[in-house]
Amino acid sequence: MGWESHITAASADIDLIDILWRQDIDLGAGREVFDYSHRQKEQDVEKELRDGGEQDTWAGEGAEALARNLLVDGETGESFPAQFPADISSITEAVPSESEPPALQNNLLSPLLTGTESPFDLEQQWQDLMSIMEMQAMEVNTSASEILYNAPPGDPLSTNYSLAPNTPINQNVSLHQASLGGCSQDFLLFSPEVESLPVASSSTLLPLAPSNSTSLNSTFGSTNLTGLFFPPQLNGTANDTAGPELPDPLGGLLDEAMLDEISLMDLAIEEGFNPVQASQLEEEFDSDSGLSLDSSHSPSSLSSSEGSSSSSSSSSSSSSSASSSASSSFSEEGAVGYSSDSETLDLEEAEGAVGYQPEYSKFCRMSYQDPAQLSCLPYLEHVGHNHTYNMAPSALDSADLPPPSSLKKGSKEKQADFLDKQMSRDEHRARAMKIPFTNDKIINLPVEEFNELLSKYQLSEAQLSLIRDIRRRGKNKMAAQNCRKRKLDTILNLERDVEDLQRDKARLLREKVEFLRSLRQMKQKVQSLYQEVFGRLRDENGRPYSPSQYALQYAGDGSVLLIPRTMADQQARRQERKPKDRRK
DNA sequence: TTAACCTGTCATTGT
DNA sequence: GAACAATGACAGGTT
Repeated sequence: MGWESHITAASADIDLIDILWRQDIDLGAGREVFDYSHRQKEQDVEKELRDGGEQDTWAGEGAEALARNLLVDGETGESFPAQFPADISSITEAVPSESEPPALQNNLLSPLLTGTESPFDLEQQWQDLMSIMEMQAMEVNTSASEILYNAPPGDPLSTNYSLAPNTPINQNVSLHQASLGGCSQDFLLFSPEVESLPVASSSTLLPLAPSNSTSLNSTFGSTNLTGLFFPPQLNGTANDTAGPELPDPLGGLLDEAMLDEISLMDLAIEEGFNPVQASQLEEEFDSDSGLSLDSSHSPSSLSSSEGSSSSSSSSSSSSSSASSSASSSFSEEGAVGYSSDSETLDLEEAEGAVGYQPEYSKFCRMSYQDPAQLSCLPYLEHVGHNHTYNMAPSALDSADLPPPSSLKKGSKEKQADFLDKQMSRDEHRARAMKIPFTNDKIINLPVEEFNELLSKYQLSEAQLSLIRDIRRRGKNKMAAQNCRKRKLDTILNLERDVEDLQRDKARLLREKVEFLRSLRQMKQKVQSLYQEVFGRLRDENGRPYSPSQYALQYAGDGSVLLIPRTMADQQARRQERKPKDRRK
């Protein structure tokens, strides 16, 4: 809808006119300033920020509550459930020695020792139960984990399976030495060659091939014996002797409730962000860089509005007949670098000031305009679009002025006063100095054309000086407007980026929870399998092996060895030293 | 009257 | 070096 049509409509409704005038974008400020959607977006952003703050508060509370169960990763700064490591500690307490190093992972077959860092190539490992156990061997240092990740007292899993650090069982009690001989050769068993050794050749080792499980059962008796010698806790219930030895490796893992809690929190954080507003923001800001501006939506069009204002002013001022050459040349230069393209100008000009009514009054301050007055002077429409530096209509060619016949003499004076008020200081100066061309030309003409224009007139030094000042100030004015809009856009874009990052963080946190949950499930499976296998093992007398004295070790060839814990501990220490030496 | 905000302007710097 | 854009700082006007 054109501006004239607005005025026409305005004549029928003074209030509407007032609104329209308030919407007039022909101020120094860019149209973006008045852009309702833009301001709406701003408000949305602010609102969301406030909401975000509330969310943050809420999240903070949640985080605070969570902090009891979360530990902060010193390296990444990420917090993670403390229960998880606590579980690990309980696991390590029960199975290997307290100093069980991660390096043991490949050699010790203690599924209960699964560490948080265990690899996720579980598919392969699940192909072979023992392979899974190998993964479990990646246990964390027990003592450290005990200190750092003490499971909450109320944790059922850890309570059931955790072993007191000083439990004699953990004191390297090596019954195997009495029955299985010295340890000197045991070290050899842990060497890579061990795997190639005939299992049967070592009396200390009981080869346990997966395929032999059935034979084992047949050899060592029924599962009933398991109940006799195997601590019930190995099967899920506590036992005074063996209980601590086979703690639930998963006891420290996030329990379901906690995981769900985290998920819900994350979800709330993420979804607390109003999707509508989010999408709105996304639509509003499609500029990729913080500084880039969407000429059609973003405030960047300030310059365009500026340009539109100037062009519209010139065109409207010359609307009567001669579409001034000035307007054409001005539109060429249009707005200053910040944005402004002719299309935008045209578009905005065509849109008039209507599009963003509600908010325009807020941001469109027509310092020198009296809407009431203007509403009475529809032919002065160009005033509304007149750029601050545009020459006042009185200074324009008579052809640019509306027919005098349409004016009353009484109103003429008012109009003159009003127009005087509409003019900027430079316009007043220009008129006082009788500058023969408009400020629009002075400001917006390219240098060459500008100089050419000056050369056409005989101008005094004072006039030339004023013209240069007008040009400088005019350009700087637009530059300042662009600069301010750019700054505003930058802020808005940064706000959007913050929101995006918050969403990403929530998503990643949710994924992390999912991974931890699946890991816990896998550990539970491994634990049950380990217990099942270990519980079925029987010595020569048909008695079950004590978990505190023996452990299953997975060999690379797929076989499983039953080894004394002391061996495992020693091997663990040796492998623990290796990485340290390498670092040195 | 005052504070907050908007806008124009100047000075400066970088391109 | 001129022209210009960008920007911080300031002042004046408006709400």
